Amino acid sequence: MARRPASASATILDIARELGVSAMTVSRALRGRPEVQPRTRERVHQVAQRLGYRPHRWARSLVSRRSWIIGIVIPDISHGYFAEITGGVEPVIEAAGYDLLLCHSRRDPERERQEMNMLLESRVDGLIVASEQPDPEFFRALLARRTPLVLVDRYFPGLRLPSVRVDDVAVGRLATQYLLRLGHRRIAHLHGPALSPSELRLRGYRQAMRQRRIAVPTAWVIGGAFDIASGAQAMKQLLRLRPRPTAVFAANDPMAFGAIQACREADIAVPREISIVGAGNIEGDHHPNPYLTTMDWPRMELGQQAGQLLLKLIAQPERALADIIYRPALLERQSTAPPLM
Amino acid sequence: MARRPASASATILDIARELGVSAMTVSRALRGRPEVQPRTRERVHQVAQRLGYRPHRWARSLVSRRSWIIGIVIPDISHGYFAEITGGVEPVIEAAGYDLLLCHSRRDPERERQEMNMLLESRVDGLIVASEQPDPEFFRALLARRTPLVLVDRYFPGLRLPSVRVDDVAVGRLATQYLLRLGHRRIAHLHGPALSPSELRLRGYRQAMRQRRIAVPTAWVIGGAFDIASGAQAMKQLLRLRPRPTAVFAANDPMAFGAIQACREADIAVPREISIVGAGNIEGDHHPNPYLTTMDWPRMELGQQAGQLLLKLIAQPERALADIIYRPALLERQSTAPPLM
DNA sequence: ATCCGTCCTGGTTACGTTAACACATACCGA
DNA sequence: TCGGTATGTGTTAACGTAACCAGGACGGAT
Repeated sequence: MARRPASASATILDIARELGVSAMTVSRALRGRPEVQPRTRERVHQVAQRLGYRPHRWARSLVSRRSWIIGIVIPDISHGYFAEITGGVEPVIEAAGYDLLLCHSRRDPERERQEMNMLLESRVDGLIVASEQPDPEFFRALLARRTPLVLVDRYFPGLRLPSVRVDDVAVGRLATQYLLRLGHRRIAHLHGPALSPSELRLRGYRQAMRQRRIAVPTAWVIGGAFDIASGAQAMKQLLRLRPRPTAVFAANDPMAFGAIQACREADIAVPREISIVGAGNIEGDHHPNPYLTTMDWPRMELGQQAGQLLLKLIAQPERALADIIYRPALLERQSTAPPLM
Repeated sequence: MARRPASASATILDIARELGVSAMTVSRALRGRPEVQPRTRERVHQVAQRLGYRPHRWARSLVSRRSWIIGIVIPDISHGYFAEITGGVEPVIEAAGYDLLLCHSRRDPERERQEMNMLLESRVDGLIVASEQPDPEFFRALLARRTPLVLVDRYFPGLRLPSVRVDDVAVGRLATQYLLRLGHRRIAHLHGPALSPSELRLRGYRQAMRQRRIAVPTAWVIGGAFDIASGAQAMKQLLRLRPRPTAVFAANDPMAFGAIQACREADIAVPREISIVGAGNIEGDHHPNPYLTTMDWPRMELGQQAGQLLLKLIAQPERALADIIYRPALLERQSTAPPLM
């Protein structure tokens, strides 16, 4: 009789057999369709309950050709910045009936490609990606598949991929202009890996410096990997320069923390001897003492907008969509001050 | 000819038709089975490449009755502690060919149940859960389904669910004994929500106090929600006590941070006037200045062991499995000192 | 010439579900 | 009484893939 092992879960057919109705009736009853007699519906629900029935998501999506899943790929889950973006995406797409499949690339482009392939094989209905690809080639190939896709916090020039992000050039420009306003002239810049945020923030930094006719020696611009360790490492190099920079604009907050750490180890007072500005305003409330002056923009809203944009794209794939670009604001706190003399 | 919309992706049948072979041959070729002629295999791969074929994960798992997915449910992705555990699980299960489906309950038991239902409907092959359920009833009902499941950082007395965790009683006892050794007598405890870690750490605290024959007034034990805000809130209450406690053992690090923050706002010096011990050693490297004395245990290994335990459970569902319980160690840093007089 | 085994390939069916359509019954108004 | 419309239910055929079994071609041994 029992063709199925005991451990396997019940199907609509099990319920149907038990009640002497067809699988279709059970399916309709369980989905709450109106074409079922209330009495039948009631009995179906009772048996389903008793058998511990759970719908088989993939069987469903196979026939309906929709997975009701949105994939999101971010560099790092434990990074507060991306956690906030994800926190914005989630309620939006869940309200529309989707579940989120969350992946992180650990800042490894190769791993990112693997994760994206996994998501595509899972037939996600849409993708939100904060890509770590230095080269957009992978995404260009993806465009042909017409999988709805939104970039968040990233931008590939020349690719028709909608993007939700902050105005990164303004991030760099406003941070640098603020330091200039304080009276600094020897302003260095810790920039990140070869991704649009780094490159555009660097451009903003250069713009601000050029406006004031300040030449930027090569040694003032030094690269990191967007993390604390590389921020500290780069800062150590900057501290060897003579004359020493009096201020540093770090392309993100972790690098700024690393820079402060390096200063502390070298017994250089922040902000008295050197001013430091970060970007991103991360982990505000995980710090007992939030004191880093930084550039701020609404991370959660970034995620919400990315979610909404994706939902529109799923509804109307052919629609031409504009990017959504947020304006950053300066958050003046205790890591900056006018230069010493 | 083209019955399928242009946007839909190619299937093995498309490849088969194109080559004039059967779908089965294509399936075998793509999975690298040996029963296919090298020449045929080569041609299959070429066409697959050209059509941009991607296997349909759910169609596969429908017929093979395995999803090759492990679900993990944690309270909070952006919490460093759980991020590290997840970081331990991931490589272990990926090496075994599984992908991770990561969910977070946002510390809401109801949402946790929804997420778990979603995972069960997705027919995950196994589950790793750091549950927020105050009541194990939901899990008891789950036991009947025989879905392989491992608890991590949690423990339900009386339920036959394997668990990988730290010895929470020892966490509380060692932290308190350390404060006693420093000379403190009025030691308060910030405990967390109604979950096994809170309750066992509280028990350890009481054990240590009882050993020294120190009565614990009700006001010394005060509850929080494992986050910074409630830690600060609770600390404010403790600071009103007369005589004031000279030391506090907080059940986790965020609450300890909150406590320190509250002390700073009340102009009470840590550790000179009050000593604070946390637990969990989180976000060590996100802090520019790691100075919190805390209880430490290997988070990543916790995750690895949970993953390995789950893999064993998947391989041999009936096997009786022992819990894995790690020993905590004290990490003495700068938030503790002997009492003033 | 026949038999056997190996190697490759194909046909059929099933996985759990739902869309599309068909059908049976009851009820309604003319 | 009849045709028409609701209403509830069943039948069939997918969705994309893989297990199972069958069978053809070929080579070598008898």
